[in-house]
Amino acid sequence: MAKIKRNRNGTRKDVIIAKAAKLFREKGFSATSMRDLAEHVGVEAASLYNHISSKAEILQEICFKTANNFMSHIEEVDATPNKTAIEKIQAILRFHIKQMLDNYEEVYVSDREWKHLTDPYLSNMQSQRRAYRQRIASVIEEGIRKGEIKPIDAPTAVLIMLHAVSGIESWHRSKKKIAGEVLEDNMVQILVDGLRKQA
Amino acid sequence: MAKIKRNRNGTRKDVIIAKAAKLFREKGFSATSMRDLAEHVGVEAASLYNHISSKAEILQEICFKTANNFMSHIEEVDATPNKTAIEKIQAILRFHIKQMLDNYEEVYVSDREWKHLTDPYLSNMQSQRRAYRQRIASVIEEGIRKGEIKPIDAPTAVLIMLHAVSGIESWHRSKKKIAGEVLEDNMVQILVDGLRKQA
DNA sequence: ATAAAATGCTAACAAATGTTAGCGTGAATT
DNA sequence: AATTCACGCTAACATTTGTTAGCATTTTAT
Repeated sequence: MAKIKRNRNGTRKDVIIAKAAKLFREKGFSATSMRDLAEHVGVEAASLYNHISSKAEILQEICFKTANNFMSHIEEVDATPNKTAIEKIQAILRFHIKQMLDNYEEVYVSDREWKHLTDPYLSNMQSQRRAYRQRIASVIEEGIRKGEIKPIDAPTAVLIMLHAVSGIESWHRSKKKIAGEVLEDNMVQILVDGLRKQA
Repeated sequence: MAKIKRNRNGTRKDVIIAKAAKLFREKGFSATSMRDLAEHVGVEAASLYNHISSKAEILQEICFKTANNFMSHIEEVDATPNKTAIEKIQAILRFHIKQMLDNYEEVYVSDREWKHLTDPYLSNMQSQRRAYRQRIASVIEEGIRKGEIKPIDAPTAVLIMLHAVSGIESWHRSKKKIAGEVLEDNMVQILVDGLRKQA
């Protein structure tokens, strides 16, 4: 009988999805049951279906919302004039880090659990991810041509960047957290200029 | 009736664990059923229990074997005399990359699925992972003190390194694979010296 | 050759899974 | 005040889950 309390500006569906994102992150999509989710929402499992149509739909919403978010941003960055390749890379990195700090649960889930999507969503997500990586690779290749970036294998650089950023997961769990901006600066610096001290 | 074919030098249990690692990687631990595993092994689900005692045990074996492997290596590196901090970091990185290339399934599973361990194994794994990261952080801090490494936040550097390496997963899936050694060189170079071309 | 051990099978189990049906109640709309 | 709609509940469903029991057969050791 106790209704789902929705936050101001949000539907009850949003509440469910937010709680689901948290559980999917903690236990994974497959290991999270609808009864589990219901309990955290404060309702019986069957009641969830007044707001969502299936467990799969929840994952879809999380994944595609996040993916669109990143895709929009990179298009914006790429379209901005007068930016060096390094600046573009920095902007992309900082956006990733900020997203990881602000929308931790959803970004994390979307990155780790998208494999549990089912077709046609699965194929769709796969090509979106491929396209996204390809765009970053292009920026890097542009930088290499212009002599700003050293001639390394661009796809390798992309996967290092993206996975490095996803490491913020560990930061989230860590007790002695350093501040978000410090973290951001450190990550960008290490990726752009490396660990070694230059003489 | 068809028996599990074991490879030379390996028990049937090893075969099961190898197949399990592959499935756990592809679908995740929770989404892989024992019947699923049995089918890939070529046997009925119940027959698996002549070789293993539970699904959980399979995950335990994969995770702890891998963890011990990494722990042994870092102890060895750390004990080697006449090595600069940068050289130690490079050795650790190269070992990670090599492990990821040679024992892909198990390393990947152990990194992504250890959360599904149950206590006491879960706690045990958590502290092993913490200890491992701490050791790397110490190497970095040593390097900072000696002026080889720029003064960045060591835990941040560790998480970047480790997650960057786990990005080889994408490389594995990629069609146009570059050679293993080239990948290794690229990764080490990017992490140690960064993306930016030095003037 | 015979006993013991290893390994496979079928059948079955209890529990957990996602989901639907149908009903009741309070809030919103007419 | 009457009606509709939103949203919660309980009960139930068909599958799927990990696992065990019991038996048959093959392999190994005596």
